[in-house]
Amino acid sequence: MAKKTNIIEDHSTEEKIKQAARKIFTQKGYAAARTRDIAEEAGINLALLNYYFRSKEKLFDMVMGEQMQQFIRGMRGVFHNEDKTLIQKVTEMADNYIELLKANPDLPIFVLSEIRANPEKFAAKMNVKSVIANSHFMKQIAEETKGKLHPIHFLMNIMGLVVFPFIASPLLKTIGNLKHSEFNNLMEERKKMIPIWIKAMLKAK
Amino acid sequence: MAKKTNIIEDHSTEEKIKQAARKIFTQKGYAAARTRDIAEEAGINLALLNYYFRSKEKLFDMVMGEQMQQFIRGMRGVFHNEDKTLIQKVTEMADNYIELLKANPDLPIFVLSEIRANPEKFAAKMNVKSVIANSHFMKQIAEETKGKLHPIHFLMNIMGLVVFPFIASPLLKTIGNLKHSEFNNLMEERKKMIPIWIKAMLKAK
DNA sequence: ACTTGATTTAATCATTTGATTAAATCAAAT
DNA sequence: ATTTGATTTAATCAAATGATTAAATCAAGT
Repeated sequence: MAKKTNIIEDHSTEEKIKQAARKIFTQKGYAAARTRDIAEEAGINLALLNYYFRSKEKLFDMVMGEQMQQFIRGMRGVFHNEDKTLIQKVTEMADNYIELLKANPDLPIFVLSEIRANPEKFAAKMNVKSVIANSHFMKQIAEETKGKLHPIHFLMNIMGLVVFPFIASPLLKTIGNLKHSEFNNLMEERKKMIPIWIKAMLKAK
Repeated sequence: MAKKTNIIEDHSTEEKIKQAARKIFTQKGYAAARTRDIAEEAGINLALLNYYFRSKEKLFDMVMGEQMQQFIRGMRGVFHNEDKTLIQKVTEMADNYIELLKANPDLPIFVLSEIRANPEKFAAKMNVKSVIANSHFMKQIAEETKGKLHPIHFLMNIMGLVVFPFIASPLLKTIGNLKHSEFNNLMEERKKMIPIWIKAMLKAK
């Protein structure tokens, strides 16, 4: 049995397959994705795909795991920092995530779809909870709202303002007659506006 | 060839199949949904399913079409009304949609996933654009923001605040340690808060 | 009782699709 | 030149799955 040899400088085939898999999986979702399409997208053949990753599911788990990590990575720093103000953190989150999502617009709907389709599988990997719940960030929110509202409302609000436009972008582009570049310009504007909006919402009553 | 006979009082088999299809399709998405599962869920057999709807795709189109209609139905009234204030309309939208989504929590991610997976198919059915773009509602928003921001920002904001929590609910429930009933209570709170928040955002600068 | 249409049962097809295998080829290192 | 591992080619499997069919059964209306 042959095995891959490049362990360090693996910028060739293995990574190429993972990139292709990421693209096809995020575009179509797990069930609709075809390993043949992934192989073609990667510029290799089906046999080699199964030679590197033993199965579709293994390949998916690999890609999915990395995507989730990417999703969480940006958070951890922000959520547990104890020096910055709430609004500073909101600004940082908006900046980071909008930048990430401009590059990977299908990421959220992919992640959220697969979680919905397979909740048990992700219940395990859900260190998300430990990252966010009881974070300094959540305490700051609780402080601002002082009992009036559940802090999770503002987590919903922030994420909703940042993420939702990307999830609904096909619809929004149609409604607003927006070219892709125009849509991205709007997202650029939102980097500035979201902290302002959140601030206003926190004060409102 | 046999054909169905109940045309008016069709509250039995055909509707039962559609309900089952709606459930399975929205839960798993088109690709992952199995016609066998739909038949089982409907309490009938595979042959009968194909006897009523000629194919999986036809069944899907039927269900999907109705779902889209449901999505748009609520809008049309609100968006073209010329008597109510902007905030009154936001209140009405939040009420209507949160109520709808409490009953069908998987609806948004299903609709948006399928649009993403198959944009061409829905480009045709997109009378959505005509319903929303150039509506009185959008003009009211444009008036409020007077050139400062693209009105679509506020459409994103309203929809994001209303819809996103349902899309991300598995995640949010985990993070917030929320039971389903507690989650729904929060959504109830949002009916009141979203108009207040939107008002605050419109004033903010 | 008879007819008619709805529904089931059971078997079967054809296609798609994930997976595997063996042999051939290619490229690079030794 | 030889060896070694990566990759291709081509063929094939087995399972899942959408679809179809024929015959039997059931229920309701006449």
